[in-house]
Amino acid sequence: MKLEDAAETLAQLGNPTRLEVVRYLVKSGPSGVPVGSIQKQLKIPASTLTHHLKHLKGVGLLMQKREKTNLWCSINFDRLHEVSDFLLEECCSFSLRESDKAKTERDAA
Amino acid sequence: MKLEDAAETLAQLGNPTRLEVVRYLVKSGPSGVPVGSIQKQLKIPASTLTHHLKHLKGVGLLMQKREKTNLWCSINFDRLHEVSDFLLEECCSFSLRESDKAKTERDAA
DNA sequence: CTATTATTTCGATTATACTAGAAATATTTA
DNA sequence: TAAATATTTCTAGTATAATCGAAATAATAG
Repeated sequence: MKLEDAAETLAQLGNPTRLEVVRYLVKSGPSGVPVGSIQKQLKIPASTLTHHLKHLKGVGLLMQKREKTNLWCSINFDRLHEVSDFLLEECCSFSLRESDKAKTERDAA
Repeated sequence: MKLEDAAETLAQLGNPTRLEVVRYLVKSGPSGVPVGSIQKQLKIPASTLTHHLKHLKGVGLLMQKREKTNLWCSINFDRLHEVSDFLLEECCSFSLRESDKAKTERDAA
């Protein structure tokens, strides 16, 4: 995952309203929930919700599928994993390379 | 970790410049690097860097420690884990509870 | 004390995001 | 076709963030 994409995705997760939606979607599982259910449950004005869903969709965190009048929303678990991997991968890969510290310092100086 | 705190931390990670700094700090390990090294290495204007470091410190991702004229910066690995845990915990806890889907739907309706 | 190096504060510009009401558009059901 | 429900678009106000040059402030070394 490219840094720019990771940053953009993290930025979208970094809004309280959106993160609440994401958490709700995660709990709702792969089958998802209709937009209206999110709206009622989390008490978010419809237009505001649409706005945020568009953002989440934009970074690939949200998948949507129409069925009758309802638009079902579900989280893209793979995407969620990609982002957290971006943070942790670097993190854990380091822990094994304490020895490279000196070099890193030298390069930066 | 509270949702608001997670959101705030994710938001800080969601800036390309800041994420680049974080990645650099992660690679630099627990001993950290001086502000000036980050600045030279990533070619970020000093004032811009200070600005971003303040943000990272504000959400507890950055630890700083003075030594002579240099201010050494290091990442707070625990904090980084807390955030990614916030995302994944919910994620994985769900996967085991496919059976609750129906209930979730009922509640929302 | 002066010079040097490191970091921060100030100030200003520019851009972008959050929010939500009202109206518009779909889609289904009667 | 009309009524009902679901979702989106439009529009606009408000706030907050990113950026960086120039000047100011440490902190040390000579």
